[in-house]
Amino acid sequence: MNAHGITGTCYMNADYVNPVGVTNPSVSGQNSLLVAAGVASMNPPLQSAGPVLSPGFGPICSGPTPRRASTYAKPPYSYISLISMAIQQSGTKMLTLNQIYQWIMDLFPFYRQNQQRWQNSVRHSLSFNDCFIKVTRSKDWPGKGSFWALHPDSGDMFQNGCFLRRQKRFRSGTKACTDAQRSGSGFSSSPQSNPRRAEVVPLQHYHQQQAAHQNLEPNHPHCSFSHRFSISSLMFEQQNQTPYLPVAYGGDSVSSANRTIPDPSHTDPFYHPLQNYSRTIMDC
DNA sequence: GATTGTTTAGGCGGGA
DNA sequence: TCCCGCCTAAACAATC
Repeated sequence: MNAHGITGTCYMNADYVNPVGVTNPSVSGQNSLLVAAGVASMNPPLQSAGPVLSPGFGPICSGPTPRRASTYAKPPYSYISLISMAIQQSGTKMLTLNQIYQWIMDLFPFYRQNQQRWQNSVRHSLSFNDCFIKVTRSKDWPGKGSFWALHPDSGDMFQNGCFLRRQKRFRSGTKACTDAQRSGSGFSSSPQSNPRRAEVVPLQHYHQQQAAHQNLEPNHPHCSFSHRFSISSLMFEQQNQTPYLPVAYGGDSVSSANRTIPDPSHTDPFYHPLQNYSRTIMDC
């Protein structure tokens, strides 16, 4: 088995994204798309991008109408991509680990199986990659685990918003370290000097950084992805594939449809009750 | 005890 | 061929 879900660049995967034959028009403007898709982009992910729509990742080699699928092919996105998408989709631009899990499982049925395996990989990706920063909880928001956010300078990781293989791995200036250095004999495992540990930012500092960054870069790639493998394209395709959803989940459809979204007020410091709504698969 | 986070190791595929 | 990005597994510590 090929351990890699990624088979190549964005262009090599061109056939993968449309298993139900949805033609993806060129899109621009993530927010408008999300609104068009009935998704309030400013809402936290567990309310907004919840168990919405299957991107339609059915078996790659199925026939011309692979609508009834009992198993799902692995999406062409790397874990880094998925995490990035989840964080970007959230109104707060930061999620807990569990919220990231939920977002991925809600959007990609493939990841409702073998959870231990891929969740370990997700955790590894978060810790390992400089593009993710850990935002510590404030005393006002006790709970398990920190929030995870995207490094403010990581926006160009995915060229033009393409969420497949990155052009170049993001490395923050303070944590320059290569795989070779890690695997080589020169790597120090000392916790204090270890450059691999995720950057930790207090919640308040993170908010300040976010505000400053948005002011400086109104056209930041985070907000202007337009590639067909971008999150906006993904959401657009979900919208177009809605008619196929009731049968797309196979044996998992019942549990998915009846699943309610966990109360985010326990974990989301930005939670607002008016934003909360539970959606089911059938609602879409 | 479960979850979260960190670290190490090994392997595969793509691109230069 | 080598480097790089990525995936997976596993062990361990810290925290809730």
